[in-house]
Amino acid sequence: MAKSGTSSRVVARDSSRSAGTRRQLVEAAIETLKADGFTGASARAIAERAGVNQGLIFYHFGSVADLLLAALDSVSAQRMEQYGEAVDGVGSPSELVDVAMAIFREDLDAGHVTVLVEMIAGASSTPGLGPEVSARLGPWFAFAERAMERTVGGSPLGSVLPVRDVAYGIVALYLGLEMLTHLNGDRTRALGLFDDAKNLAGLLDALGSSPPTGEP
Amino acid sequence: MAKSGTSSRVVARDSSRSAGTRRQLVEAAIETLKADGFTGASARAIAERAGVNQGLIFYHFGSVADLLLAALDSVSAQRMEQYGEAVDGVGSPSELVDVAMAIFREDLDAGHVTVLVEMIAGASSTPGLGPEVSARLGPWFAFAERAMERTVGGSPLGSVLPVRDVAYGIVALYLGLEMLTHLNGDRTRALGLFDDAKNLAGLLDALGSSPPTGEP
DNA sequence: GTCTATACTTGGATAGAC
DNA sequence: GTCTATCCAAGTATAGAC
Repeated sequence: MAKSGTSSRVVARDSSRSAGTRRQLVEAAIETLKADGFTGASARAIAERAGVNQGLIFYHFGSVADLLLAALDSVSAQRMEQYGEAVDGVGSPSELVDVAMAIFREDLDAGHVTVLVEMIAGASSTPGLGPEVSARLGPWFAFAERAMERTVGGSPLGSVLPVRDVAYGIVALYLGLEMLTHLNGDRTRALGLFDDAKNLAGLLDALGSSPPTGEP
Repeated sequence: MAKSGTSSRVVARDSSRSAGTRRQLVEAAIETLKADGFTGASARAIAERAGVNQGLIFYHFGSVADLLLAALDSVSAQRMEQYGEAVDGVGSPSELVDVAMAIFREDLDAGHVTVLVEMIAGASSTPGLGPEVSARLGPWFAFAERAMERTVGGSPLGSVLPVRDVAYGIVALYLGLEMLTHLNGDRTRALGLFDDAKNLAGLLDALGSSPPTGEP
């Protein structure tokens, strides 16, 4: 289930023919997961979208599941990069909610998190897939924790809130909102929650800037 | 995609042969969704679990998707009944969190919510399934709202909190936590959040019993 | 090393038996 | 009305061509 180098050397930006085909397949796998979900992401469907012979999936990736994991890796890496950039300029809780809402809107429109959701839900049907998907969620938890630490870590709130637990909950909420939004096609319910969160964050801003309990 | 009565009269507790087969199939569909997910819930897999010929699914339900919807109906009805009973005796926020945690633990262990998650995630791969699943989520949102109204509706908190929005978020969170827990097999992370919620609810209890703002 | 044609398996659905 | 045997499409995977 792990990636196997086809050549003697694993190169990130390879311009060989193999690398081109692989990229096409990964891209097509992502799009197919977004459009038709895990069940619809068959070798035939993905290969057709990539404009490539179906057998190439097994040559380059060994199995459909491994191609889908490569797709998940790709989406995950892209998203983590953008999330990191977005959060870099953030200081206060309400600023964090602002950028989170912008990112969430983009995630919804582009369907990035759908890939995650489909892989998580689909994992139960393919033996051995669960642990692989689970491992790839690590960065998402780590990021959520980092974002919270950055904004409320220094304030008195940080020592009260169980940051790790809350970060876990935030990721779960994010996945759940994505699922529901994708299902009924209505973004407004989910986005409304971000507005509520922003009101709440406004209160936390004040709390963070004027610490009521002095630290020695 | 809607249910079609096989007889002239739709009866809830029918003891005919047809009804027996239907019940077996619905039960098997639920178990298959729990064990193998949406992708694994094929006509053959379900029929084998039910100990029944595969063709019966199409005779009794018309399609696999319609059988899965019947399974979702069954799980949803069961759960709503139990949720309702559990919440009936609840008054304060912290009591609500208590019963919610007990229910959540049971849901995790029995896999009830997995059925929901798999159907939501699987909906994108079967044309026309989305709206059907979406409609079946209505009772879940309604219940979450009702539970919140019951506990914080009378208190000053009720007029401040956007109950409808929060209820939507609670359902999303519930689905997300179920997904993550099912994926990594570790209940403790999710259950920890309930502990945190209980601490928070303790504060709300006091707020609710002593209203600072008087209502005319 | 890369890819295509082909083999075989599983899945959805129905025609027709009882 | 209820169910089974059978059909055809779609799925994964590989043997062998280039």
